[in-house]
Amino acid sequence: MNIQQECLEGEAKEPQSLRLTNSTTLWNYRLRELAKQRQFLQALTLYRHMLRSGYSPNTFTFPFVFKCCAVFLFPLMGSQLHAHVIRTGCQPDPYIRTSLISMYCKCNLVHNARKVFDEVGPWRNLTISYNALISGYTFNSKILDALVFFCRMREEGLLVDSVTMLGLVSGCTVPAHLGIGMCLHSCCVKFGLDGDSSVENCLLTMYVKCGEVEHARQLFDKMTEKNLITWNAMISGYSQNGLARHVLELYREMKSINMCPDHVTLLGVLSSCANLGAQSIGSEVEGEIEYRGFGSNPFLTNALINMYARCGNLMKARAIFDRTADKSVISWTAMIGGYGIHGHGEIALNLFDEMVKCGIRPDGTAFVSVLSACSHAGLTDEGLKYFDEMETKYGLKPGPEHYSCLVDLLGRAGRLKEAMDLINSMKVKPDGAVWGALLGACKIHKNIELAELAFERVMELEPANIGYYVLLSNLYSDAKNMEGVLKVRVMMRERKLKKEPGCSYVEYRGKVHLFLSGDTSHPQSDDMYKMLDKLESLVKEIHPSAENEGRRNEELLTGMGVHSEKLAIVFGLLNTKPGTEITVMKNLRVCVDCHIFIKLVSKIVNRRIVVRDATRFHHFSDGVCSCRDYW
DNA sequence: TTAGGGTTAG
Repeated sequence: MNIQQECLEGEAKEPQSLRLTNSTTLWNYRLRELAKQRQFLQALTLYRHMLRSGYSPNTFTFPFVFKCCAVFLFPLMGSQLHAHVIRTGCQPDPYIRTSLISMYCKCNLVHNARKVFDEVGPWRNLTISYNALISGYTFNSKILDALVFFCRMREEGLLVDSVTMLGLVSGCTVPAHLGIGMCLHSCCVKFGLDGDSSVENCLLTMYVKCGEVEHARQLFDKMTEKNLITWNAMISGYSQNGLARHVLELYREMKSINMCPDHVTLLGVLSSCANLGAQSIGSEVEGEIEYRGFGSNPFLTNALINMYARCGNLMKARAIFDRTADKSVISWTAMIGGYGIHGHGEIALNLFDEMVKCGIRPDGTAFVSVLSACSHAGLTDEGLKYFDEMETKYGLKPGPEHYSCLVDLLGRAGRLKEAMDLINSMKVKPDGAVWGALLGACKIHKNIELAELAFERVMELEPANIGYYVLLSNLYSDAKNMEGVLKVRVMMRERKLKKEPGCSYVEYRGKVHLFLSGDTSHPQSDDMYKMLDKLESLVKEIHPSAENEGRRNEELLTGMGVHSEKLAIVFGLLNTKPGTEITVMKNLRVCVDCHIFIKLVSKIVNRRIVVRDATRFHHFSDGVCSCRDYW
């Protein structure tokens, strides 16, 4: 039986800790305490017990109970109580009406909320009722309605307070509403509410959610009173916008001023560590989690699994995963994805099947992990099977993100025509990633004609994505089509696009040895390339699925070129003693194919090789970099 | 009446 039924049917038991009271006022007092501590379940139980003990709720009781109905999305209970309120004659009270409006809006019944608002009776609507309706409209994505009522409350000469602005600004968290959000920012200044930290935090969040990170940072720097929520909003904002290194910088800054992080901070930091492959910072965060007693927070556990898995420490990720009692679909997805990106397709698929056996229903994201795992391990037919099951077995409609995985899967296997047919048969509009996946496949299989078509399409959708220009340019370059290379470069220049060069470095005897991809300018270059050739042929021999999926792996390993991290590793191998760990720093994320290479080389030479993010590196922002400067 | 959160290929 659920809580709603329990409360309606009066079968709730009074918990020991709630035993008190002999008048409605005392019951109300206790309800308020519980609501303050956000213990809504206990509040509902207490309310039920109050009724069973023969005490009638009064004007002060209802707001707390409506709040509970809003939290637990109990519209049935809410409307029954509403009827009860009308019977008891309390309805005109503005506080009750406000809590009713809020409850209906949280339960997505805006129409009912509006009816309550309009039935004013002898009272007029106060700022709090307007606030409830305004935030209710924005909660239900009706920003224009919210603005209408904002104007109306101004016409009525009512006071606009910080809660009004919070309600309005939180409705502008999509880029399409940025303009409105900026006008509201000016309103906040006009009303003298810009010094209110909750309003400023809300504005900050609005900017980051709209992708206006620099704007958010300006506001952050200007704020005189930064509380934990401010720091979290900025850290999560960087994290959500993929600015992982900014996250780590800000986290360090936060700690330097002795601001204690909470679970929300650590989530943002862990997610960035995962994106950068920054395992050592990630394990520091793990220590912090234990130290602060957040060890059982399921969000953090999932973030830790994801972080270790993405950093290549699958053993550690698996250990955390195994000891997690309540594994959600997110925990499973993180683990499956971890095996997938490191080339363990079979294990990923087994884990997926195990998840289904455990009664966890896969969602769209889980399928993205599964399909990409198939793609990276060359398990083409398995991937097609899972894609098919997505709809037939689980009733999930594939989105463009699934099609892009499938195009990648078919494309890598050389089945370019099937990939093209798949795109043409898509029920949803292909996005940039779908055409990008086809372009990537064309690069591997050197199909210029199809690549040009894919490039044309991808440019209509993502003209500012440098990666696609580089792919096409490299394809032309492989085919010795210098005219093509030039054409792409001119296009990039015209559109003012610059590629931040991927580079890696190793610290050796107090000096930094830095390498770009395909770099031949290092004094030890000859020896390094000889060693690299030898390692590449050994890697091809031992690649996990080399025997049955030989063709794909051959293409994978020969098609990937001389990445900067490969050169840095070889330099480390040539110059350091056997047994010592080789630590390579990289300014960009290590690509999946390189991860496999690093892992296998590590096995061949029996050395621990760590490739980490170069977070201290700031030399590349203008796109200029010379290796010679660092020797 | 109220601001911050985990999993996603290329």
